[in-house]
This record gives sequence, C-alpha cells and structure tokens, in this order.
Amino acid sequence: MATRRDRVRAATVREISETARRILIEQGPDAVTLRAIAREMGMTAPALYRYFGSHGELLRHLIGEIFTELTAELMGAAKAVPPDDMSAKFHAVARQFRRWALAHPREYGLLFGVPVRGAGHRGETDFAQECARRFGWTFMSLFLDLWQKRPFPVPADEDIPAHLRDQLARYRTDIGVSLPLGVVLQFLKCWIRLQGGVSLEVFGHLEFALDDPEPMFELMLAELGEILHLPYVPPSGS
Amino acid sequence: MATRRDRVRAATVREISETARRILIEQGPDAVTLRAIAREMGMTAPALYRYFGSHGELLRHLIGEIFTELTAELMGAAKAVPPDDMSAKFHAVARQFRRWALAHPREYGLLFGVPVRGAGHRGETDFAQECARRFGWTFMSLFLDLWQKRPFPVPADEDIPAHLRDQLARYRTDIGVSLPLGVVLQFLKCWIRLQGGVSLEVFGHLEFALDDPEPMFELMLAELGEILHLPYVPPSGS
DNA sequence: CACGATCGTGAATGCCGTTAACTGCTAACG
DNA sequence: CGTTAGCAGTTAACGGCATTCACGATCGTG
Repeated sequence: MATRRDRVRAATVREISETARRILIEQGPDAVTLRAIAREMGMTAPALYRYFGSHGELLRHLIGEIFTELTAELMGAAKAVPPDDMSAKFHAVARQFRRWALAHPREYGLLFGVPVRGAGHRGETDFAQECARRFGWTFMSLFLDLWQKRPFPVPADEDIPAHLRDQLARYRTDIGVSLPLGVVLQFLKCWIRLQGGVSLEVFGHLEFALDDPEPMFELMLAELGEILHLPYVPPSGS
Repeated sequence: MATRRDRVRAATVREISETARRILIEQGPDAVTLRAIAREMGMTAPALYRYFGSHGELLRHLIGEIFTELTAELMGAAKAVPPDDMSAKFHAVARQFRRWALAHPREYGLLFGVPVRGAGHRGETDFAQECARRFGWTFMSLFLDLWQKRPFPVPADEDIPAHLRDQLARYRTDIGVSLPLGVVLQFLKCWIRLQGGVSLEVFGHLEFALDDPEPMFELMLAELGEILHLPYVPPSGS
C-alpha cells in the first residue's frame, strides 16, 4: 500500500523530473546539473541524492520519461486517423515522429544522440532501457498491424544473406512475434531511414545544403510508401 | 616568412592537437579537458590559452583536423581503385566511410553527433566549418565525377517539388557546380542514407536489433547502386 | 647588451558531482 | 502521551573543471 510518505516522495520525484526537463529545454543538456535543479526547487544539491543515486541515474530516469512521452505521442497520432486507413496511419506516425523531434531537439538529442553521456549502462535492466524497448516495440507493432492488414511484398528467407537472416531471427525471437523475416527486414530498413533522416535534420547535419528539409522528408515518405505498397498521403496541415 | 618562433609555435599547436586526439580516443570526449591535455604535456592548463582562445576553440580545431583526415582517407580509398571503375570507386568510398567511423567512433561522434558541445559557432568562418565544407565537397565531387562518366537517371526539374527545387538551386550555386538539379537531389538522398545509417550504427542505435549491421549496410549499398545504376560490388576483404 | 614580445606559472573565482556529518521533523510503537 | 527510528534536508568539504590575472622567465632582435 502507498503511505502518505510514499505519495509525497513520488510527488518530489516528479517535481525533480519536471524541473530537469524544463532546464533541458531552456538551457540545453549541459545545464541539467544537480545544483541547477536543486536551485530551481529551492533546495541544495545533496538533497537530490535522497531520490537518485547519481546525476546519471537522474538523467536516465528523465530519458525514460521522455521515451514514454514520445511513445504516447506516436500512439496518439496513430489513433487520430481512420483505424483501417493504414497508409494514413503510417504517414501520420512518421510525420509525428519528425514533428516531435523538431519541436523537442534537446530531448531528441538525449534519446537518440551519441550515448556517451552519463547515461551509459549496459548490464542491469535500466528504466530508460525499458522505456526505449517499449518505444521500439510500439513502432514494431504498428508495422505488424500494417503487414497483417495490408501485406506488402517482402524478400523470401532464402533471399536474405545468411548472416543477416540469423540476426533477424534472433531479434524476432527477442520481441516474441511470429512474422516472416522479410517483414522484420523491411521494418528495420524503414526505421533506419526514418530515424537516420530525422537525426541528421535535428542535429543540423543537413544545413550545409538545405534550409528546410521537409520536402526531402516527404520524398523519403513517398519512397517508403513504395516499398510498403502504401499510396502517398500528402500532409494534412498547411 | 616563418621565423623559428613560428615553427616552434606550430609544433606546439600540433602537439596539443595530438595529445587531445589521444585522450579523445582513449578516454572519450568528456576527458578532453584543458587540464588533462596540459597534464599529458607536462604543462599547466592556463598555458594552453596562449594557443587557443578557449576550450571550445581547441575542440573546433581538433574537429577540423579530423575532418581533414577523414577527407584524405576517403580520397585515398577512391584512388586505390581502377580510375574508370566508378562502381568500385563508389563502393570503396562508402565502405571506407563506414570503416573509418567504426574504427574512430569517438571522433565520428565529435564530427557528426549532436553539435551542442562547446563547438557550436554560427557567425564567423570557423576552421572546423571550413574543413567540413571541404569534406562535403569531396563527396560531392565524387558524385559529380560519377554522373559525368556514367550518367544515371535523375528526376527532371519539373518533377521536383518547387520548394525543394529552390533549395537545391541555391545549394548548387553555393558550391559552384553546373549540374541538373536532379543530380544534386540524388546526391543528397544518397548522402542522407549513407550518413544516417552509419550514424545509427556507430552510436549504437541499431543494437536493439542487430549485433552486426554490416549486411544491412551492404543491402543499403546495393539499393543505392540501383538508384545510381551501378552494379553491386561485393566487399573485397574477408 | 638591453628591450619587448612570448611563453609559462601559481593563485584565485565560480562552477560541477559527490561524500560525510549533522539537524530537525514526523510517523509509528509501547 | 512520550520515545524513538528513520527520513529529508542542511552545511562543509574534496577534487576537478574553465577561465582570468598578475607575475616571472626566456629568447630573438635591435
């Protein structure tokens, strides 16, 4: 059962997260220091150690929450569309991913940038890792749904290089779905192009050539649509 | 003319770079501090201010040098192949880019990760920016060469969305080449897929599914080859 | 030789994460 | 109700960080 103390504690943890998040947004990742968070909350830095074992642990908690928020955001976009219009759903989710990334570049950097910051953890089951896994699975389940309702051509198992086939099979087992390996392959190819392209844009690595990469992104969506046999759906807004 | 003092100074600058580079490789970007560099050189941190205006400036200098090295590395790969075999050249350069990235993940992170580190600079002409520009142009010139020697189908200007077409035209003017906009478009599409995919791999964002993304990379090369009408060339090593 | 530029030092400032000792408060128990 | 254990916060301190400043040494040039 949850005592009053527990509830107070949970509220404080939430306040710490929100404060950290606000500082992240307003001043960037390097400004998310224990002292800054505590200062904003009218406390001193060592007090935060009552709630998190270290600065890195706090960051990882924050990353987990942001993953969860992004997941919800994408599921929301998927639900805001006629439930059987898989093409509209695919385009809506992909565009929402990009829109969220552009609207939350600092958060996106924390989630999908180089992981070398204090958030690196390999062994134990991490809260952030768990949320990331759920995020990945959300995307995968959209794909699963798509494949089931509107099958698209995928390479046969024999046409996939053996080394890759083994890895796909292992991944398929990991996530516990029953799908042709070709579907898993196409999923990964699409995800790599989507996340790769969005990362380049958010991190500013397309600025050398493009002021506004949106039409480029739409072109990519059209190409992914061809792979998935989905008709292109122009963006709704604007 | 270069006095002896100038030469000594240049040698010190080089030693600082090399020390910083070594620390970057061995201990990661967060360990590249002025104190650490100075310590390794048997000096104290403030002395480094004689050579660089700030920690960020030193980092940007380092980034520039790494860009230059990567550029040379790619040009080397291009030259190590029969000069008229454009398909082999394309595959060699793309594979060398990935190989270099995997062999130098810390450096790659500095060059192509989220730029929010002390290296951010927008206004003045930065040494690092200059080197990055040269790097981009090297890649572009390979493409130019490819297009001239072995034209591939590209979309007509009228088939490119107007907004994108304008940006491509501006970029074409920037780099001062005379090419159909469709070639510029295909160049960017290929570059985005190449860098996007390699970034995901180097930053560990494919580990959720793949132990060894190499076959996935080769698949991407094959697809780029289709776009560019280049026959697939299997990797030479192994 | 003497002068001035250049290169390096040590001390100091104000950040940072983290630890340790200490002080209240408060909830639970006899 | 009084006592007590644990929780949440404090201050002080350590070592490390970038950066600034005043100072001294050194060296090439006039």
